[in-house]
Amino acid sequence: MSQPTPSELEILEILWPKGEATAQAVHDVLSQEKDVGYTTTLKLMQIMAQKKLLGRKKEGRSHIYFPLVDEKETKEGILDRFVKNTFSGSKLKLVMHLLGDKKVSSEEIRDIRAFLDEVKKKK
Amino acid sequence: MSQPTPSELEILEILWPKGEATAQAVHDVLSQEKDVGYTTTLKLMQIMAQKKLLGRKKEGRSHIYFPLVDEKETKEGILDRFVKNTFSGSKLKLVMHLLGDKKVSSEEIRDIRAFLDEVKKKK
DNA sequence: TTGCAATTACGAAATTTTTCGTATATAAAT
DNA sequence: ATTTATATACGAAAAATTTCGTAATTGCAA
Repeated sequence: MSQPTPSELEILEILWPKGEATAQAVHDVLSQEKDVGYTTTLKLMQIMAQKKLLGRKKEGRSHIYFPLVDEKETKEGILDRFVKNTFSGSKLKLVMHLLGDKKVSSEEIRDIRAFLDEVKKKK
Repeated sequence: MSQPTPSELEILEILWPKGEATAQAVHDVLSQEKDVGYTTTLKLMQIMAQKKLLGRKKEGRSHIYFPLVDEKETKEGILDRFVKNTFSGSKLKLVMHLLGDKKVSSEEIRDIRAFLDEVKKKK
């Protein structure tokens, strides 16, 4: 399955919570974060539709786009590749760097511990 | 500070454990994983030297290259950006995806829990 | 010192990703 | 029906990354 590029991911991040939206609506959000032209956003979404990352349906004079890929699976895919490339496949190594970082807060550590406790219970 | 590109990271991954090596030695390792020409590897390392990701010293007719960037810091930098882009800055979210993945083993979870216990003690 | 093999340097081609200008189409408003 | 505003389609430029061919250099050996 084809992985989204960084710019494509930005668009997915907008569409996942919305469920669906026009290119215009996506661009409105995107252009708040980033200086980019409308046709750029549109073109990217067209490419994504071609790659089957997005689907679309016609509505009036415009198209409504929606994700064809699942957020969880997509992110896990990206994450897997990232772990493989950057931490030689070791999830532990990733976590060690993640939390060995000076910038980590004790809240973050607490929350992650709590999450791990949950995971353990379920196993 | 300039982040290494994916190909540049591959080279750093070879140089970090070795400490230093010639372009030829790096290429020998790299070409086992990947179909790539010698001059490609060399050029990349030259670019990295220009970017100050690598240093080099002349030895006989060849150059010996060595990393100028620290492995831990570099990976934390890449990781930070990744968390920001892919998990809207939330380390917890990353861990949730990392461990929510079906492919995670109970050993991995155990090890990560153990690591977290260590982190907690030190705080 | 001359020639040989290894190494580097340089430039540019190829690829991938991102960007946007311009032409065309469409629906709604007047 | 004509105009107008909005959207799309298309192509191609720009930028970033990766690739490698070829020429020049260098040290070593004969």
